[in-house]
Amino acid sequence: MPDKATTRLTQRDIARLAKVSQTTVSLVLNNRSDATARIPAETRDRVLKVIRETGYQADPLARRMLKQRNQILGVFTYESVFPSASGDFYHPFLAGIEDCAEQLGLDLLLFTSAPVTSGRRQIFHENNRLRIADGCLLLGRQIPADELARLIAEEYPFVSVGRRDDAGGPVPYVGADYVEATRVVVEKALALGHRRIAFAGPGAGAESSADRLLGFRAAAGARAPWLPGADPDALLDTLLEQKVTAVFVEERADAVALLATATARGVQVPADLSVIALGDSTRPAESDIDFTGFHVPRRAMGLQAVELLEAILSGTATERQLLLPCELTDGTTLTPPSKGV
Amino acid sequence: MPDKATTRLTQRDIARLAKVSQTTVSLVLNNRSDATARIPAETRDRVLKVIRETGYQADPLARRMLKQRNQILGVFTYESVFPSASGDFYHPFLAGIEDCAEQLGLDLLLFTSAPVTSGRRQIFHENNRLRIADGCLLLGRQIPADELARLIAEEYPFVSVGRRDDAGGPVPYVGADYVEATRVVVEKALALGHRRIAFAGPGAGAESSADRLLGFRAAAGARAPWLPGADPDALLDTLLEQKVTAVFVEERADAVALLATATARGVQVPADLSVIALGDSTRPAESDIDFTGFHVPRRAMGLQAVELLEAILSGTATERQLLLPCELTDGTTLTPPSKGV
DNA sequence: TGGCAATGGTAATTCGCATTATCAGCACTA
DNA sequence: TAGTGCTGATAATGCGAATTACCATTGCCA
Repeated sequence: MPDKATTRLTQRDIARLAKVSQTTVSLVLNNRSDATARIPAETRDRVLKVIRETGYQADPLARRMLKQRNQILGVFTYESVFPSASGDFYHPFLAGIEDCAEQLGLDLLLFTSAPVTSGRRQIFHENNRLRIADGCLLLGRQIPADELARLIAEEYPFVSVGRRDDAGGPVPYVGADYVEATRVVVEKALALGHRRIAFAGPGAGAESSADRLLGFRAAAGARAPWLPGADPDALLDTLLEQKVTAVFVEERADAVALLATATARGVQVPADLSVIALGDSTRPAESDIDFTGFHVPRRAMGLQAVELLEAILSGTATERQLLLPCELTDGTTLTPPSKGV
Repeated sequence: MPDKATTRLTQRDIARLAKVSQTTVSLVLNNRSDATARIPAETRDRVLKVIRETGYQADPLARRMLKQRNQILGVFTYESVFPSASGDFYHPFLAGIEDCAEQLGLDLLLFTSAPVTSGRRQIFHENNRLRIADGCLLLGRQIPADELARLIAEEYPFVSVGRRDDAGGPVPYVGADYVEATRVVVEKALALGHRRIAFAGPGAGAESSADRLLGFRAAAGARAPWLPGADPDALLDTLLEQKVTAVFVEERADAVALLATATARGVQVPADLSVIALGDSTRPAESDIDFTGFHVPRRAMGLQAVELLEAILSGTATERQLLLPCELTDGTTLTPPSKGV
């Protein structure tokens, strides 16, 4: 055996050692036995023997040049993929993505090279590396409409994890049905007798925010109060002032803060005030409170996003916009309103 | 512009649009202005304009076949990258890796396509894709020696996160100095007056296990007891039987379990028994106990592993084996032994 | 013995890009 | 007028593996 450890072994080397042509080596390797290529057992064995002895491995790069697919899916996150804060919101999405990728035999490329401009990454920049991957998954609370529009215009295959508004065309996504989930929990509160209810949270900006407010209004009416402020003290003031008996908090972390403030100020939850959490914490928030409300099917969203992207890439996709139901949680923070209040 | 969205854009397409040759496009892209290729500003601008308009990106695979670098680092984990269990042991490593990759402008390729055989992934398999990346980072408590040996034999650039024994040659790694950290905390206990001390944990198998036992013996002597069993009840029995006053637990999760058992059985920690944790939990273990012992500099290890790999790839690496000091924690679970015991 | 299929293989081409060698045109010089 | 040097581009080649097209030989039958 030649001691040429410096250069990689190629099919040509194998061919020379087995005294056949490179073509034959390729045919043996790919186990081709169609009409076009009949390799007698003797020759095949000779080639296989050399391959075994040398430990030859086909170069995946060269192989991919001839096929159209790379078997690589890109993952673009607007923040760090591995944030330092534990209890990370994105983690379940990624777990689902990895799970599905593993099953489909795909590798994941994290676009960590994207330059950070004013705190966020950017898809499109000077040395855009999107096309390394066959397609791309997008994660983030908000995704700039112009970047989405450009992806669509360039017909780059991608799937957004989370519903997105149109951006020069329909955006392929796998989202959570916040509208419906919120509507259901609001109906539940109304059925329990709550009449003075409020929505606390941005309610705008991100699609997920707007959707929750939409669901809230669908059940509570367009005139029900919407309190966008984030400060828990001020929020509690307003709630008490307006004699609200049940508040629907968009962000679980805010619900945790509100509950802490309420307790500190002698307001009992849920006796005096029911607090409903509309989803999961996107910010770290230590708490083992079992909120009434719902959870976002994050793992399933990640999983199905990969499936959808794969379907798009293989041309078998039919519906490109998927809304998954949220998981309602009974919890302990919603009870009928007390008469006194 | 032709609406051939089906096929990828190539330099030939750009060349046709800019009415130059493919060569010229390549030269412009690589900004070559040597004697061999002088592109006048006018031509260059014309080409660049088409590139900007089309959003063309060079195929990294094709490029990789000729150049040496791809600006992609592989990340190979023997378990899932995004495990479902929270409080994940690997997360800080990955955060460090991402951080450094971002700064160096590198993308990370997660080898999620590696097939899982008997519960673990395998580096080498039929359709090995290692070479897509410029080099690779290896994470895992244990890495099979034969896989390491093969990586070395094939001269594939890689860095292990965590010290590894030689495998047909020295393994490049960024590890934690468990020997020294363990030695120091054992010395500390001895200085406090502990005479009957024990090591609890595997102490073998993974390098990290063996190193801790090594450090323990360096300070405690070769005959100090080593209790490999994992069952906390049986462990506590043995400890009491042997009148041990300080136990050094390899795995923090085991320390948590031991402490719970001790408390349940009326054994006071640290009054009756000091418990020292030699590192962090590799398994989920909820606990806010402030153990005496040390922490593994996981984030720094990830970060430096990327730096080392980058140095290896650029040929500037001098030392290929790095041991980082662990962070000692005072904690509350080590006090001088009570006289009565 | 001509015709023709079956057998066992190989040369040539392709993928997208980078590099090398080469070439055409022009200006200036000896 | 040939010689020299410079400019601005291109044709040709190669990376490693897969594929297509093709060739050479043999055997068999009419």
